[in-house]
Order: sequence, then structure tokens, then C-alpha cells
Amino acid sequence: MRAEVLAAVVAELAEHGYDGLTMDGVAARSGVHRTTVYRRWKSVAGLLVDLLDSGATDDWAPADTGTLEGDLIALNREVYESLTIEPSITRAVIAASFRTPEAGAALREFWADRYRRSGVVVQRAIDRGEVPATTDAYAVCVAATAPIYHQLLLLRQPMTAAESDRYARAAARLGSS
Amino acid sequence: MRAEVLAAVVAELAEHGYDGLTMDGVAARSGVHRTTVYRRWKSVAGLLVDLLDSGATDDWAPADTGTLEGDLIALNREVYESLTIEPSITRAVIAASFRTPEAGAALREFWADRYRRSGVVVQRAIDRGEVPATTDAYAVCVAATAPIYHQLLLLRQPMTAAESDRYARAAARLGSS
DNA sequence: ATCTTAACACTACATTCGTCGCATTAAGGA
DNA sequence: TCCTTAATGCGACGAATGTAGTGTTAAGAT
Repeated sequence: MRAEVLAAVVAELAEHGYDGLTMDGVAARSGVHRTTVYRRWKSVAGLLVDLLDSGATDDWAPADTGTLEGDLIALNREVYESLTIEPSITRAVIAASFRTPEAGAALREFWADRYRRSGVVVQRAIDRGEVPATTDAYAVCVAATAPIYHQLLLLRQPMTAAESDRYARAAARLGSS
Repeated sequence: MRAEVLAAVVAELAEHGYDGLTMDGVAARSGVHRTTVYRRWKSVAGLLVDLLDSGATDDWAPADTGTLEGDLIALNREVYESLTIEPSITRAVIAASFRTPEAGAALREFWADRYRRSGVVVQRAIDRGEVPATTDAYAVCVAATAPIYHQLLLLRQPMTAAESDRYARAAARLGSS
């Protein structure tokens, strides 16, 4: 039941975009009745929150390439892709997060979880002696990924994958300085 | 007419927040008829786009404190305030920008205009000999302000005005390195 | 003063959205 | 098996949302 509905959310998102994502559309596509969708998920934001939760409990972990720079580049490419593929679930959830407190809270938890998991790339670099033991893992990961979000989501300027690599390298240097 | 409606948008935003912002509410408060609001502005996003446009044609300019660091700190404080006051028009427009292409385009123009105007703080620093003539004004302004947006809007972590000052100082050093 | 035109007011209507009461089904316990 | 309970399906309703058609008013031109 939950799986069908969440799959319908993704499909509707792909077809009509975030603004065209409607409770009725999800209900019709999933085969679940309107009232049931309203009862269990309350709103469009509720659907996206649940979609986020279903992803947060997965076994995601950053790639291990052997170097901090390589790890951060891989990380940035994932971020880059999550924002540029159509439909972007990430964009949709961010859009929802500006509308309801629940979605905002869910997104905050999601970021916290992601950056916590991402931190191991710095820990590995410390273990290898690449960077000082005092390096702030969180700060490095934020420094690597923040420019991508800022440029694509806020400024809405185009960006290439190569540029996202550059930000990763800059963050890696930041860690070892 | 336009002024009354836009004023009503701000007032409604203050009272009910972005997702409580409705065409009917704006029409009722402004005293303009429903159908007129629909005809001229189409949608809630259209109202916010126009609000943004009305702000883009104003005479905003960054403060002139005498030093690059001082100018950037002043700039960051404005950004900080625009995101933390309630209601935040900026937040509302950003929310809308994730929903319709028109709002997205309007926001892109707005940022471009703002950063273009902000660039003079770097130009003044160049004229004073504070930073090299090759300094990228846009990059410095983005470096100063981006962390505020990222932390408050995306990560949704709390932030103090003092921290926003720190980011301004870091960007100033970036310019003179 | 009259005409033209554009913007707005008004009413009415169709559609969509969210909720309610009740029937039905499924799962588990006595 | 029968009963209990929780979740879902169902139809209908009221409210909100968006649109169409028709006046009405105001400004400028002649």
C-alpha cells in the first residue's frame, strides 16, 4: 500500500512536476482511494516527507575511492545528479519544505543524516594521515556540496559536472591546509 | 491599484504565511475584485513575481563603510535579516520559485541584479588598493552570502548574526589573498 | 459633448479540494 | 467459528478555487 502510493508520487512528479503533484493524481494512479491518501498522509507535503523518510532508512554510504579528493568528487557528483535529473525528488522535497513545518523538519533530519554519513570520508582521510586529526568533517562536506546547491537551487545558474568536481577539490584542499 | 494589491500580499503573508497566501485573501484585503486579481496576476506565484519586480526597480545599493570587510558585513547583515524576519518575503519568493518557471526566472533576475549591484563594494576596495584589480567581485559577494542562505534555508540550522559577520570576514580575506 | 477603448466590477458557473458518515474488508484473539 | 478492531473503500457534501460572460466606469481623442 505505502509502496504503491510512494511509487505513484514519483511517477506523478515525473509527469507533472512538483506544482502538478496532487493528492487526487496520486490516489488515482496508485489505485488507493482518495480518502485513504488524505487520512494517512494528510497533504502533498506529507507524501513527500514520507518519501524522504523511506529513503533515509536505506543503506546509503559515500563511495570509498582511496583519497579524500576522490571521495568528495564522488559525493559532489551524487549531489549534482540529484539536483539535475528530472524529476528531482530532492528539489520537490525542498520546495515542500518551504511550505509546511513538517516538511521543513523532515528535510533538516535528512540533511543531518546525510552529512553525518558523509563524514566518514574525512575520518578515512584522517586515518590515512591525509589531513590533520582536528579536521571538521562536517565543515568539509558542507564546503564541498554547498556551492552546488547554492548555484543550482538559489541562483539558478547553469553548472557542469566538471565545476562540481572543482568545488570538491577546493574542499579537499581546505581540509588539508 | 497595483500598489494596494502588492501591499495586501505582504500583509497576508505576514498573517498566514506563504502557503496561507491565497488569491481570495489578497483580493478581499486589497478591495480589488477577485476576477481582476486573477486576470492581472494569474496566480499566487504571479503576485510574488510582481512583488519581486517592484523591488528590483528600487534604488537599493550596498552600504559604504570604508572597508571591504565592513561593506561585506553590512551586506551579510541585510541578507541575514531578510531571511530571519517574520514574515520573510525572500523566503516566500524562493518558495514560489520552486513551483513555477516564471517565479524561477524572476528570482534568477533578482539575484543577478542584486549581485551586480553588490559588486561595487569590491570595486571600491580595488580603487582603495585593498585588493588586487583582478579580484572577481561576483565571486567575493557570493562567497560572503552563500553560507547564510545555505545554512538557514537548506540545512535549516540556527545561525546568529555574529556568524554571518564571520562569513563576511572570510570572504574579505578571500578577496585580498 | 460624444465616441472609443481599456480596465475593472459583478454574477454565475464549473471544477477541484478536503472532510464526513458509513459500509466493507482483513487480521488477530477468545 | 465468532467477535473485535483497525484500516480501507465508497459516495456525498460543503467550501474553496478558477473561469466566462456581461455590465460599468474612467481617460483620452475628436
